[in-house]
Amino acid sequence: MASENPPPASELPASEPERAPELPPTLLDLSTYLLSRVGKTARGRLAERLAERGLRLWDMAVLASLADFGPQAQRDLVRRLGLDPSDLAKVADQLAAAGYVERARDRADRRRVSVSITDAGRALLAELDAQARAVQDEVLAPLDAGEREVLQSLLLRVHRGSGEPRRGL
Amino acid sequence: MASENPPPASELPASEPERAPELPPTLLDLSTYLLSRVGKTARGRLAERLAERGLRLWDMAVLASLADFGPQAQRDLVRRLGLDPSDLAKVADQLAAAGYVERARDRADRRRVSVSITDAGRALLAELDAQARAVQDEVLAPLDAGEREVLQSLLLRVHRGSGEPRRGL
DNA sequence: GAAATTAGTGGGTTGCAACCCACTATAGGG
DNA sequence: CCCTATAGTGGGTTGCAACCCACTAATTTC
Repeated sequence: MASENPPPASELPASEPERAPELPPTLLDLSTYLLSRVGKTARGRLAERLAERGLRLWDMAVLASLADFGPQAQRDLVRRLGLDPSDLAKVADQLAAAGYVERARDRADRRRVSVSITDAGRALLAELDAQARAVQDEVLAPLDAGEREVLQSLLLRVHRGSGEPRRGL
Repeated sequence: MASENPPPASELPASEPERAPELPPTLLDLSTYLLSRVGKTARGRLAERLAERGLRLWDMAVLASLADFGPQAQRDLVRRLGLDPSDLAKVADQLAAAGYVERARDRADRRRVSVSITDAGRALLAELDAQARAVQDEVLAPLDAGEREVLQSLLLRVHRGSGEPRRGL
């Protein structure tokens, strides 16, 4: 826990106007902390860009799910993405209103609403994906291509290993 | 972006009761996404444990800063940790009330309130640090020691490279 | 020693994510 | 048919993080 340096005196020369202050090593030593902090940065920057188009992360997640797995009932999206059914209804509403997805009653089970992505939706997703990669380039700037791959594969393994699905995001 | 499989039919055999649903590859391919998701998990689990003691992440951050850099004025903590002065006042209040830090007017500049960590505070921080490492062990379970070091150093470089201090956390 | 600056505090607001409940419509089992 | 379960929706609440403003007290500048 950094047993080195608690120098009781806080009286620096005071001639320094405003250095870039450093974070406590005790925190920086924790991957937990770095993960959380860097993750939040990444998330925040992506959310920022999406917000410019009036979109949220969930919108992208839903589009991605539809693009990757084809048309699905809302309940499937709910289970896959782990968000509240009620919230998904709202997201789907927006996306449908904007023409990015289509909703239709499932003829086999008319309780279900089958959601499918439109061409406009696919086009949008492609753009969002590009934005996400742009953010990635910003955030991972200090790493070269090889290191990024290592990071990606480590993160992927960590992700798959995380037991509880953990609601949200 | 996973140009493979949008099979128009959503009619699976229906004999499957409830498989573990997979996340869209389009998302999983993004380090941005993994970083954000894994980071959130880590943060959430640590916050959970701290909450059991009525503490927040900021409390730990403040204690860490005091332990690592010695007594500081609140303004220094504010700059270092990047949180709102007003919010720090509240955090410091709690910590002082619980006896983990002490506040005293700086004799040189009596506007300043110099905050220092107490022995109880150090003991607490040690416990919190242990908790954080326990969470880390959970989260990084899929990785061996060597891989964890690699991850740590990659994250550290990413962190140091992130330009704007980015308020929060 | 009056004016401008800085540290800290108290008391708010705002935005968002997560969550929850009541309700409708449909389905399926007996 | 009646009863229970499931899919979706609308309309909320709650908790938290971030942020902001007004105010006091002490300090520095001129």
